[in-house]
Amino acid sequence: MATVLSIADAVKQRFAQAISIAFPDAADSDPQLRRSDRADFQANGFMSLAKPLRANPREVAVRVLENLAADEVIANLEVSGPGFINVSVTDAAILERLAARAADTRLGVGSSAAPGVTVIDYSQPNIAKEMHVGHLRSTIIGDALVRILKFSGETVIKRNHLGDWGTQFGMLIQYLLEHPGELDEGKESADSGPSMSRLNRLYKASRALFDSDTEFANRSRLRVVDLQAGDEETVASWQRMVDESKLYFEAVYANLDVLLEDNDAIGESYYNHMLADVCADLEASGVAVRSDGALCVFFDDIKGQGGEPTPLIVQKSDGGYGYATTDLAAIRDRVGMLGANQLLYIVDSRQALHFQMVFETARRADWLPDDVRALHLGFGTVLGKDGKPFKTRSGETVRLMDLLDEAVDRAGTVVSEKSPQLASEELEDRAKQVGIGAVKYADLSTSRTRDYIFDADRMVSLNGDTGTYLQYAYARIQSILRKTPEGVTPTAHRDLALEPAERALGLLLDEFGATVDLVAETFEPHRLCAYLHNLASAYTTFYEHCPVLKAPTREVMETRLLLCQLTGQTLRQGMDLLGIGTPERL
RNA sequence: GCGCUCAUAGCUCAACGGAUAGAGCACUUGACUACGGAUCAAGAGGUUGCAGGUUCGAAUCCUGCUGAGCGCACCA
Repeated sequence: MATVLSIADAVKQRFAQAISIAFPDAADSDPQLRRSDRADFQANGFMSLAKPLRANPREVAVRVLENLAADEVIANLEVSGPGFINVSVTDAAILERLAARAADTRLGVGSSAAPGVTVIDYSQPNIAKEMHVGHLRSTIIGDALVRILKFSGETVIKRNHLGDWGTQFGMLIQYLLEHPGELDEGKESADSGPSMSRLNRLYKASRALFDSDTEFANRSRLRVVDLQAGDEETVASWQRMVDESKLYFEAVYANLDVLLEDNDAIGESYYNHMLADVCADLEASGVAVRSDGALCVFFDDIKGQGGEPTPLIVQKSDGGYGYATTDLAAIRDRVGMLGANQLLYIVDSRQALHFQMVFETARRADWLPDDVRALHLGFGTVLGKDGKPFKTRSGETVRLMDLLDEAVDRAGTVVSEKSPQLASEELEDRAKQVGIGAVKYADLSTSRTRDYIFDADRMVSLNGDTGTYLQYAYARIQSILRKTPEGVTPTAHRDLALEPAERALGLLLDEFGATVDLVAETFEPHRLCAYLHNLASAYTTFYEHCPVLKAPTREVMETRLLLCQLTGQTLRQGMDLLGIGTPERL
């Protein structure tokens, strides 16, 4: 593994040196180097540098430029406009990096100099309940961030904070104990798989009985107490539902092709035995106080409707605990036991106030020291085409499995039209990669914070700015590489003059590492999507203008093959960081 | 009432305070015995919700307004 210094960084180094010579007092001033449509790069930093010096920006740029010269990287420099410096780079610098990146398993991308430990909390389905569209974004975004942070060198601990505890389980357990055969095999209809089908039936049956039979409802409430107390029979019954649900979750995760495993599933129940201690500590330290019988934490700047302060309730007046307490226990555990210095929560934006209060409470309790970062990475609500929360025609929440099945079905139709000779097994595999990839790309390519319109037609569309377009570009590259003539090796010939389409592609390939770094810092996967789409577009332009296998000379052919190869490697690596598959053929 | 998020092409969305605000879809026009056309090239489409302010420079930062979504005491 060899880290490759990007052209942008090489140019920045030269600018930094030139600035420190020309303006020693402003030696660390940022040259603000950006890509440009007037040259390869433009440096914007001299207008702002001129301000405190009370100097003319163009003259500042000229003085910096006097300390720069063309060399093996820089081909040409010119001052332009109010004080920009336009920079062109040499073809040799591009070619040299292409070769170095293609030869490296990480494409020459370095790891973080100071990696930390990140705990990332995402997906969070509820036991005995069907997963729906609301879980889709959390799972997909979380999965992509896990992959990206790992790649950047971070130690990543995944946490699937299952909703596996609470009063609703009294009803389910009571029903299961009274109807011991309810979760047995053989009585299910195949909709979301047998596990979920059995749980659905149990849920509906117990709910119906709970609503119609007050005696059963009372028994259910008592059952909650047994569960809290750890009664053996009750816990065994609860465990059975948890196990059954996990089978279903694992099926969904396998279908979605995400990294979550059974080990990552640390549900609310895991923290149950810590809750009393958490509350005792908060009360003893004075962070929390009693109010109307509940144990509460108050905040100066958080007020409710009547101007009354809105507290975080860590213990209800009946002695029970809510999810705030569980979240606090989890923070204490993740920082204290797991050694995390960064906590990420991939949760619906509507929970913003909750996390604000939880984080502030944890800070006051000293469970969250200043050097540990805690971030709620919220995301928008999933809406239907009408702009309203996504529902089926009958008004029910849409099941995640149905969504994925639909995407895969449509992808399968198109794949089979294009490749009718495929064996059904292979067709199924490709349809899955295309369909799931389309769903993920549609979700990840839009910025996280906004509401998200779920448009199945657009998302599964195989044209345009979609995951399929990227997969197609990748497959075409592989097709060319397979046809490489005997004895020809992809090689960057340094002395070749590059055509515009080749330069554009080469410069873009050199930016992959910076893009990944940016996403790892900002937690914004859509920037990686945009990069990959640009890359695929640049490739198709290159592909149209620069014949590869019919190239005029052997050197040109080998160089273009290397461009193809590195584009393929970069697409595959980038899509892998998004959790999107890259089939060799579509 | 207070708070959070948002408002950009007909639609769905981008744009780390930099020069002429970009993609995709849809639309118009070109290129097909094709290194896989699931493609490419070109065109048209904009007072960045409104009004001020800061700045050499604002879609971006600040203030106000309008409009939308969401959240505000024992559900999670």
